[in-house]
Amino acid sequence: MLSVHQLTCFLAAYEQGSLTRAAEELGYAQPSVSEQIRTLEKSLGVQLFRRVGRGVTPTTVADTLRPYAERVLASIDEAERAVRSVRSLETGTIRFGMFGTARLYAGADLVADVLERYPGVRVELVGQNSTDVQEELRRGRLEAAMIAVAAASSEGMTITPVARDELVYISADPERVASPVTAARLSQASLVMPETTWRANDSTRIVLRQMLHETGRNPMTRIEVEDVETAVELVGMGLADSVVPRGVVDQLLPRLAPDAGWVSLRPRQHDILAIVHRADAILSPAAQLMIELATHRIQEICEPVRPR
Amino acid sequence: MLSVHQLTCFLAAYEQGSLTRAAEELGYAQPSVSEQIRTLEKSLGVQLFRRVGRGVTPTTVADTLRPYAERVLASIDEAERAVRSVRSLETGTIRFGMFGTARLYAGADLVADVLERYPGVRVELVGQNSTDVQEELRRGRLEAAMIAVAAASSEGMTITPVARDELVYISADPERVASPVTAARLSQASLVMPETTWRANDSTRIVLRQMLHETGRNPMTRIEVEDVETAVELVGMGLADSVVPRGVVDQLLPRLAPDAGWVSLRPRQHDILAIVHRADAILSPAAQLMIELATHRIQEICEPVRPR
DNA sequence: GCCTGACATAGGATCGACCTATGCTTTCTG
DNA sequence: CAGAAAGCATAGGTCGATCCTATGTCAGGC
Repeated sequence: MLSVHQLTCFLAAYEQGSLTRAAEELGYAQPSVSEQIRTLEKSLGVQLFRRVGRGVTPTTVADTLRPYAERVLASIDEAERAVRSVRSLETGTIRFGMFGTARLYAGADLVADVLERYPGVRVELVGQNSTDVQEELRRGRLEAAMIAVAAASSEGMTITPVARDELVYISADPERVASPVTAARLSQASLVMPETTWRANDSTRIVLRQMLHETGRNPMTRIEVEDVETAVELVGMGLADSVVPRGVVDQLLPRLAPDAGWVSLRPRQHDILAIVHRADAILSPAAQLMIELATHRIQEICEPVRPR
Repeated sequence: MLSVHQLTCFLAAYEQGSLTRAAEELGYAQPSVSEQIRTLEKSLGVQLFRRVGRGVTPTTVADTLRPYAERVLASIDEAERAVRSVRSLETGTIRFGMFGTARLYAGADLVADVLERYPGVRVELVGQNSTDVQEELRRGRLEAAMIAVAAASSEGMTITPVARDELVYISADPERVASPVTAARLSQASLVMPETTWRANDSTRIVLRQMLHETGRNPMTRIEVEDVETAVELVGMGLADSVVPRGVVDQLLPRLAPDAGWVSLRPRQHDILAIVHRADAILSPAAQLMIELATHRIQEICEPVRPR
């Protein structure tokens, strides 16, 4: 019989490509992990890793097993969370992923909403970068999240669009925001982009790359900074221009770059804000609450999107 | 940590409404099930059953847990089934290395052969260049491959020759293919060689270098192109001559260089096509299948070599 | 009040998980 | 090319979890 333990060790070994590192990650000695993998292989009757000098390499069977193993662990995790959250809306912790612009202008209000209804709970908004959030979702450590996503859906995830947010060009130079910005003009601009936006697999990045690609040019020289706030400040100082969601403009421009203006791109482009969770997940009451509240908040600020 | 075992016992008890009957169903003694439930309750910190005289009755928490527990067991089951179906080649991915001329004239047919017998599988032919293939073999990321090899065997690899393919001289100039080409004539020729052939550690390269060496000259000026197809086309345009395996001639010459002719070298030289795998490897059914099919295909096209 | 069905507890046997120590092979390095 | 380093396998021992049988306890039925 497969055990959770074996699958945990298997996944760690798969991801680390090494039994030793897997053991470190799990806090065990190396032979223990080795033994778990061996019994797992034996009980399945297949070889999962090839031992070859440095480290281990997964076989194709291991590739096949991996998503199933992840799913088992995720469902175990869901089970635990479900039980805890039965009384947990009184006392537990609610975790919710929220990355990108969504976090920026709905985070605080969302926490307030939850606390108003359930004064006893602890709220945790996870979301330094979207790779983390997606990884936590995939691993089942996070039930659901609201993130800005590209149109394409990730494997095994259910993506429910709730709102869209226009991407606009901001600049301290009035001339450059006098008329909609085309791809050609964009390719010549000197932009500052928050690193999170560039690295993230979200609409902003994809849209901009596509626009640049159409001009037949390489990506322009650009400044990368850590967060949107800094980017907006730099724009306010006239050091560069940027492309940000409309919500950010309303939220930050008056405060951080009062002299800057904004204008649409041509054609208009949008970030899609969506709720994302594992396709096979049963959502806990807490997660459903967060989704409901977050959707409500976002749709107050951005243009709602009705799912088909 | 939740264990599968605990959940199994929980579900049996939930459905039977009795620990004794649950134990019977599972083939355990009653105290064993009792203990499992108790540890489960302890680790979750909640009461799952109320002990009321006759039998046990689930609490609301147990009602909540049940669908999650069922899901966990179902996903475990799916994981096992997935692996078993891979084992029987019903699904999963088969990876096989195939470099050089072998890939060129057996690749597509080989994939077709596999898919005909096992419609569910995904086939992956690895083989952009032979260095990659050998590296992947050595690292254990590939189980087996068919490549054109030099007579010398690589360390730690088992090499099983299956066919040989004559190396012939091709040219658009009828005079130059009127009689067998000797080393001396070869050294004066202006050749175009596909880069893959030159860089690979295969017979072609070794044979030609040896022939050139005998004339006491350095390698002749030559054109290097990316693939065999391009080389043959250049020959067809009369820009250079080349040395390619006989199989390539049959396959490509009529299509890409209809006016070119070919002639043997003197003495005749051959590429050896062989199955290569790690000497210590136990080959999976999938790999054995690929080897069998690939060998069959190749021997239809080239002259079979019987291993001693 | 006694019997019966059903869960809890106790104590011992067995199995599995984990550890440390060590050996072997591959890979890196001087 | 030899020695060091890294990484997996094996061996042997400890400990805890699991499972068993036997027995205790409690509620419901006659």
